[in-house]
Amino acid sequence: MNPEVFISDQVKLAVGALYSVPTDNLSITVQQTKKEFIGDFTVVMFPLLRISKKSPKQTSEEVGSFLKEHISQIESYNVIKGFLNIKFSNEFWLNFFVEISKTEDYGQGKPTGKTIMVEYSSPNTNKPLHLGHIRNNLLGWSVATLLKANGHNVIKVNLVNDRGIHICKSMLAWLKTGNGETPETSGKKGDHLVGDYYVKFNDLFKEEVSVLKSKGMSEEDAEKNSTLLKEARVMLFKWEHGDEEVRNLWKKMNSWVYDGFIKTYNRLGIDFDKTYYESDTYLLGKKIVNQGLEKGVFEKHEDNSVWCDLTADGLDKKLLLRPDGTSVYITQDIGTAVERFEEFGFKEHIYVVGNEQNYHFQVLKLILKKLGYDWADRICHLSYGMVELPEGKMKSREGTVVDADELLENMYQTARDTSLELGKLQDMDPKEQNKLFETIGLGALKYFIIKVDPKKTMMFNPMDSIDFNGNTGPFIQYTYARIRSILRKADKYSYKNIAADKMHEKEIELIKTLKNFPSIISEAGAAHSPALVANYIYEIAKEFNQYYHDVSILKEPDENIKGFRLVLIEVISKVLFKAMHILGINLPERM
RNA sequence: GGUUCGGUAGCUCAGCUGGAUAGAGCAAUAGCCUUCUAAGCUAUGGGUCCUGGGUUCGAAUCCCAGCCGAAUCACCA
Repeated sequence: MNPEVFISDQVKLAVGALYSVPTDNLSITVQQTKKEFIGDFTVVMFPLLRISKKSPKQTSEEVGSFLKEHISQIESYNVIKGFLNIKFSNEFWLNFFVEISKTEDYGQGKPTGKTIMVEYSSPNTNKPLHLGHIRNNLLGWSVATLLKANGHNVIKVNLVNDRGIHICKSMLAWLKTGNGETPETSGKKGDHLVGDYYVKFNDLFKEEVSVLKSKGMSEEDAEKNSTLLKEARVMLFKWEHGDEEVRNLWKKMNSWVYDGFIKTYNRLGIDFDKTYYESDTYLLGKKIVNQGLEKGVFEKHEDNSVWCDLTADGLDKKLLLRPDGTSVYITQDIGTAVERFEEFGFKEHIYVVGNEQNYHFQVLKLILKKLGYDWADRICHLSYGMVELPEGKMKSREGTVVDADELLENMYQTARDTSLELGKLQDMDPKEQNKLFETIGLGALKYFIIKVDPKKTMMFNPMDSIDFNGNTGPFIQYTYARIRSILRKADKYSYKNIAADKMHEKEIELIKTLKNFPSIISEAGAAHSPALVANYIYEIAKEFNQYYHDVSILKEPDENIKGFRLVLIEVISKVLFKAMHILGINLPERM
């Protein structure tokens, strides 16, 4: 049983017995004792003074001595101001550790039977992925893994935005200036090739606009009269009407992009259970909107457009169908949500989408609720902040966008340079070395991004992110490699009945920290926050490094104690492994 | 203007279901490699927790007001 809960229950008993009052509604605060004080757990006594009608010190003394008398595992207690510090015996912690070490897959939650859908990534097929997508992908993948660790059934889905005017722009520029270029002939990764034509379109467009402006047109008129933009619109129209030529070109160029995306996803180590394409789903939702119209939830304007009035909820009016009856973004989101719920009956649907869409999801939930879907509350927008660079925001127009593939390659290179400089890998074969550099580079990037609270705008300084010291992914990887190295050298190990008072102080500290792992997993899961796991695992790694520095393991002469220490660090390595798996970070056997 | 979210050390970030003297890392300074991996360890310095009120035994944490910053308020997705 969780010691905090145990103590809380026992304090209630004590209060009931000492002061003859009912204790059902009493809530007792039990926390881990701060390092500066003696003890393992601290009971905050202030709220109990009203009951005892005695001084903080006296009340604490009375409760403390009652607990010590009734619970054999309590070794001692002390009182400082209104805080009752309780110290358990070493035996208690040793027994606790024995239980942990026997637990299969320590930290894994029991199956809950709940199905949770996580949608993330959701790229556009007109340009390659950038740093913002990386935050999205890492967050989405690790939230999904975290929820699995909590025992839920998780379905990871991707919704690819593969149609629309922006896609037509790339296609048009390719037709006009591409000369039939392909990924093979150009040697470019498919998504980059298509992205280059998207940029090309904007260049051509700007050129045309400035020519028109030089003929005396205003900027606005010039943009309106651009033949390029008109051509793109015509292309979109043709696409929607199934024009074979346009559709074929669209399929061809999108397939190049998918080839590119797959490579980036693979390198990032993320995947999906199901991929949706907007070209399949963009018509969904119309029927539902029309039903809502009949029910009187929505209103039709004179021009035939359909709206939802949210002014009573402090928001604006929202368009759902254009005058020509075509749908907009939110219409298809309504449709997909309903379809997905009917198919999977999810307990929760998490959308990992940037905070620029906070309003959109607020509206989406409200509308679904108005339509009478009570599961609208199970929709969760996991909103994350922008990634900023030292020179400010990423702006594609100013070319300050950090490309995902380029960044991954840089991380690899830096890991490589740093590792070779340290020169510990002479006897490792080059193939293994490359794998290791990739592991370290990716680990640094992933940890750097995931350890930050998602909702915060984060700063990505390339100089800092490649730092491998301190609170970083490589530090944890290094810690793991050290433990594995010791375990390899130890060959076989086990222990029996070590005397509890032979345990080192730091060992008890480590056991206390290990104790928290399951509750961290469940807290992090409830909060959808892998960052909690990241910060926890850093604590463990740091504590191990201090322990490693102070206590000899392999050189310990007493075979039992040596065995105990080896089992302890083996448990630590398993916890490191499990936690880092949730973050999507691989651990090397040596580095 | 409306809505949502942030503001904690020089920098990047923890801590926020109210609890003891607010923590890490980086950067700075001083030490530690004939030792199980020095990508490590130890020590030192560094704070108006944006401001002002309120609630309470107790506020970085909760409430109100204000200041600063971000996102958004499309017949784009």
